[in-house]
Amino acid sequence: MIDSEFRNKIHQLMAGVPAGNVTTYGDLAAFAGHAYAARAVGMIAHYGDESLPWHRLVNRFGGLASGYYGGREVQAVMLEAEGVKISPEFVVEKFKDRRWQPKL
DNA sequence: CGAGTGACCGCAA
DNA sequence: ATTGCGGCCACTC
Repeated sequence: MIDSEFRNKIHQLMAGVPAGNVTTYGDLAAFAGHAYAARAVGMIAHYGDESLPWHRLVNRFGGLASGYYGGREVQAVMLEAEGVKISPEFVVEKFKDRRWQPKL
């Protein structure tokens, strides 16, 4: 269910992220209309939804976020299962190349 | 109803 | 180059 347009955008973009790619909070927030609302994206991810592929969400450095269900290790495994290589430090390898952009 | 927190990012000094 | 601060939205107590 979608109420706020901001959340709607996040849902749409998040659901549109193809497996094997990752996106960042800043990009989602920017495409949602608020480049400085990256924080809100994280909140929506944690409290707003639970059935979306949030494991494809990474921070600006390409590192897995914290507070994820189960822990970063689970998220890392999930990403690897989709074809994304994760470094031992929980950082997406070639993140710059794997960084998926909503539309651009 | 009001206030605070929270999975972040960008800029300024 | 590094450190510190501000700002957005949503959800909870």
